[in-house]
Amino acid sequence: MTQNRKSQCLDTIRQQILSLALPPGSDLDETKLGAEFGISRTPLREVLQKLAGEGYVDITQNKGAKVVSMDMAVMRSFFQTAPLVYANIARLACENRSLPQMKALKTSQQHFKKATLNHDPAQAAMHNHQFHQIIGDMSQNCYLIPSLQRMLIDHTRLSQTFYRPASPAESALVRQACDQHDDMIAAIEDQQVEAAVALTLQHWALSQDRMERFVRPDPLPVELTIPKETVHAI
Amino acid sequence: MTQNRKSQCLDTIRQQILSLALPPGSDLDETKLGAEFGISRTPLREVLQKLAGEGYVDITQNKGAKVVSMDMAVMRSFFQTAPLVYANIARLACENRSLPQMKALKTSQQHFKKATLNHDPAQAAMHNHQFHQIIGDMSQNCYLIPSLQRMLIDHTRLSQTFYRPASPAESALVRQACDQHDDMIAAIEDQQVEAAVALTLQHWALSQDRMERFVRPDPLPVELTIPKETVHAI
DNA sequence: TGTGTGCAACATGTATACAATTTAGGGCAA
DNA sequence: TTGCCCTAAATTGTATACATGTTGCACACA
Repeated sequence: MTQNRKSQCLDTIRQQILSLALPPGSDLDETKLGAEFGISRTPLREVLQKLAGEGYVDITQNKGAKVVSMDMAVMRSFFQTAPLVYANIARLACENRSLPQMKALKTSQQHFKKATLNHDPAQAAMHNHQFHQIIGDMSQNCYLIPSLQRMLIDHTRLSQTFYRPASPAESALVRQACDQHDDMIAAIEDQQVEAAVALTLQHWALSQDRMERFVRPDPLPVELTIPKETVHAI
Repeated sequence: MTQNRKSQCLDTIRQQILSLALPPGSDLDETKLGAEFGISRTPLREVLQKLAGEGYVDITQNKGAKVVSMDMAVMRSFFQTAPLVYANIARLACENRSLPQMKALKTSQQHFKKATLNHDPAQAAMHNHQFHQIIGDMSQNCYLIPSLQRMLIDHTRLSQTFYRPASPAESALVRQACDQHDDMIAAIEDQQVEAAVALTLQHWALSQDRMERFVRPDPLPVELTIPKETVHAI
């Protein structure tokens, strides 16, 4: 019971960070969160410590916890490092995947597909996160998994708009990403290492393009107009 | 003051894990450690959470903290992944190293060299650890650094015997490793990426050879003899 | 008006008491 | 003897009170 509340708190905060409900840099007040989840500060602080270990938050001495920021320097590293990590995780997943993991991956993909078809962007992003996390588990590599986890945190945050397509062309991209997932499942199941790596890199290229456009959006038209929606800074 | 005791506790436990004073798999008793460091269980538990985040210990629900183990599967991943991580960290270090970091690296190397000359194996291993950690800092890559940290934990634990050379030939290897450090410093300072990567891989090859020999030592002579020293299992 | 100081309110860090869970050992029956 | 269950001790988890540190604002002073 009580343990349930603690792990639920952990999951909820993770989910809120990934969905940008808790934006990068925002403060996490121990007292407030403790009251919110019905647990005292002691276990809540342990939750925050755990989140810090996973790379979701930064804790500063006597200053409390903040959601990890996403500044310029970090973004640069992100785009620089992602292909390396994803490709190698995919390679290892091919070699080490187990049957129950394959099953979990297929289930996750079903949920993901359903969420995209239902136009449920938040759910789509979360299931995409889970999909790639399972591939990480498959790699069975305790050294690379922490890197992957950290990449996925920022990847999911950056791709929040991805599953909220604004045009038919963008919807097509989402469908393409979904198809790539299917192909990746097949490659991993059949242990076709080269195919899995190639697919992973294609999948990344698709993501990358969409994310870079989000970070560096098309310039506003030169004529003065009223923008239809505000783009929040990250 | 009180903060000092907590961070000292953190450092001490880290050091004891790296030096195998706390062997892999050993239990960390909250009450006992708290008494030992003169802090209550609450901050001590936070220390353990932090160590778990850094990959030094594993915490299990209602079972407490254990020093992370080093079983077969992990070792395999270790040797498989190390070149990738070390090489890429070195590449990034070349690109992003700062002046104060260069200074810190040179100081660390001085300490390392002194420890090897003084035949102080424990200190040598710790300063080697610090040397490579600084190269990690130079990379400025928050995604790869967690991987590096985890690799270094096991690398330092595995190489505990390295700086305790048993023969003149082995002493020569230690001197060679020390020379490689000097070369790496030069390559990083001059931003010679290819040289730095090549040196890093050579450095790894040296380590690897020594570590594999430790894990899989020469077989005992077939004739029945009284062994001079016992090799402790990890 | 700008700056520095001090106090009060607030947030974080620690100790301790108590609750819940796991572990170990003894007794008993098959 | 072997296996099982139950109880007691030990260990971990949580709540709360108190200590320590930080922040913001009011006020005095230049």
